[in-house]
Order: sequence, then structure tokens, then C-alpha cells
Amino acid sequence: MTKPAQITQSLRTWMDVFMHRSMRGWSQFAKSTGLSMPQFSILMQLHHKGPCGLSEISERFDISSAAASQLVDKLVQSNYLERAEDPSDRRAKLLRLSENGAKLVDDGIHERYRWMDELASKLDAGERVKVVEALEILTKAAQNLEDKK
Amino acid sequence: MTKPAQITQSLRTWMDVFMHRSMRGWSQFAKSTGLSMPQFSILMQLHHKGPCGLSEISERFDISSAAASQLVDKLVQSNYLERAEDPSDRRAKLLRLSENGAKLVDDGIHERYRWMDELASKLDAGERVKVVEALEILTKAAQNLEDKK
DNA sequence: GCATAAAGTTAAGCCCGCTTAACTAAAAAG
DNA sequence: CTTTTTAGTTAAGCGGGCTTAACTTTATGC
Repeated sequence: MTKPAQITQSLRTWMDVFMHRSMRGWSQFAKSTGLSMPQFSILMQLHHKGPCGLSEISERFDISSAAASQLVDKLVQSNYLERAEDPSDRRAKLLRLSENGAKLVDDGIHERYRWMDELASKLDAGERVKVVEALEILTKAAQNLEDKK
Repeated sequence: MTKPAQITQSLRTWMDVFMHRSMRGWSQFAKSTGLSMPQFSILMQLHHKGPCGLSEISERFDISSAAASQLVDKLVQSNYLERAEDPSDRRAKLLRLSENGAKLVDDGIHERYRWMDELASKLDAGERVKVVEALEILTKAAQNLEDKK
């Protein structure tokens, strides 16, 4: 740890470049779908965490259940979500991505990956080895950090 | 290039972890300031690209000049922005961050960096060297990619 | 069984961001 | 000097997201 500032600086610079670029692509895609950001986020969440009830939506996004219900309703009407009864609790609803919704999310994810793939294609073999190794270190450290909380 | 999938996979995994985490912190901070996302984005943009006129705002965010004018007006009234006359063109206004606005942006950036710094602190010396090297490769490649467009 | 709690829905109302349209003022073009 | 273009503001109106409040339906605690 002779130069603690170095790693900090590298991470910050990379973060700036990376955030700037990927946020741009992300919001462009969201805009192109015609969905609002909250709507889009709900689809993404359903994708990552799987089907869930409405109460989970309202908790995770920190909005009232009324707001969640309305957002979900729009997504159901746009045919991105299916809202079924939960057989184990007839009060609850089971929300899941429709075929249409799943496709949209996949497209969005693919869009986010595109730039990364392009970036990878610019690296030579030696660079790739180094990058893979470093990213595995970072990913692992990040997951440890997350788990401890 | 024996395994083209490997680097792609590493980049994607890291991206998922990284995006998830930094988006969370970012939107939490935006919320805590009481500013809307468009308002916050304008401040960030002023910080990164320096003072500019209203027309640049409307172009960069792809909104009408009326919308930009209204957003800016709120930021001026909240004392985050200064709106002065451009001495070289009396039609134009010169928008710049106020002291207050600059502080807010700095806080936001610092908040975004916090997690990265924490991450860095979990690495040992050998890992840091590798990470620094890899991030420099990536950052450089990203900047090349950007310049060519 | 009955009271209470929990899951969702619906409606009224608010603020926000955005657009179009009409306008003012200043610069540029002729 | 007059016309046109450019920079910005203001107002009306729309749709979106959010909240609170009132309500229905189903599960749970006692």
C-alpha cells in the first residue's frame, strides 16, 4: 500500500467514463420504449428477482401500494406484465413478465452490453487476460461487500 | 483469442454488479436532495462541461427550450444556479453553478465514489496493482472508442 | 366466530416535466 | 434600414407519478 491514491484514482476515472457512457445508452433505450423510468425499473426488477406480489414492488421502490398498483396496471394494459391471482393467498397477486415484457427487458440488457462487447473487441489477447483477472477480483470483492451488509 | 466469451462474460458480470450498486446510491442521493432527476442532471452537466447557455441545455437533454427554461428557472430560484447575461450576446444567458450548487454536486460525486473507495480498501497490494493496470487499459480503450465517433 | 390485520384497488388532488403557441429582445443578413 | 434568425420567457394544457383516504376481499389471532 505504497500509493493508496492510485487505485482510488483508477477506479474513479473508470467509473466516470463508464457511468457516463452506460447511463446515456440506458436512458436512450428507456426513452425509445416509450416507458417511463419507474415502469422500466419495475420490469427490470421482475426480471432480476422473479415474479412477486405488489407489496414487494411498493417496498422495493419505496412508494405507496396505491402508486405501485397504478404503475403495474399500466404495464399490464400495455401487455408487458401478467397479473394473476396467487393460489396460496387469494388476496395477493402474482406479477410476472409477459412474453412481450421479457423480450423488452432482454433487448434493454443487450443494449447495455453492446458497448462493453465493443470495448472488449478492441483489446488484444494480453490485455484481455489482465482485464478478466482484475474484473474477477473486483466482482468478488463487491459481492463480499454486499453480503456483509 | 482462444476464449472470446471469457472477457465478454467478465465485463458483463462486473457491469451488472457495478450498475446495480451505483445506480442505487445515485438515485438515493438524488432523492435526498429533493431535486428531480432532470434538475439533478442539469447540475451535473454544468459541472462537467462548465457554464453554458440555455440552448445547450435544451439540445443536450433533447427537450424544448421552453422546458429547459422552466427547469433552469426552478434551479435558479432554489439557489443552485446563477443566470447571468452573456456580455458577448445580450440575447443569451450564461448559466453556471452557484456556490450552493457546486457543493451539492460535489457531495453527489463523493457519494458515488464512496462505494468504490470502500471496495478498494478490501484489496491487497497485489490485487491493487492488477486492478489499476486493467482499469487503465479499459479506460484508454473506452476513450479511444468515444473519440472515433 | 369475530375482530383485526394485510393485499390490492379506486378516486381525488397535487406537483412535475414536457409540448405547443404567442411573445420580447437582440443579433445577422440582405 | 428592414427582414429574418436566434435566444429566451411565459402561459395553457396534457399526462405521469405520487399521496392520502375510503373501500373490498381474504387471511390471521384469539
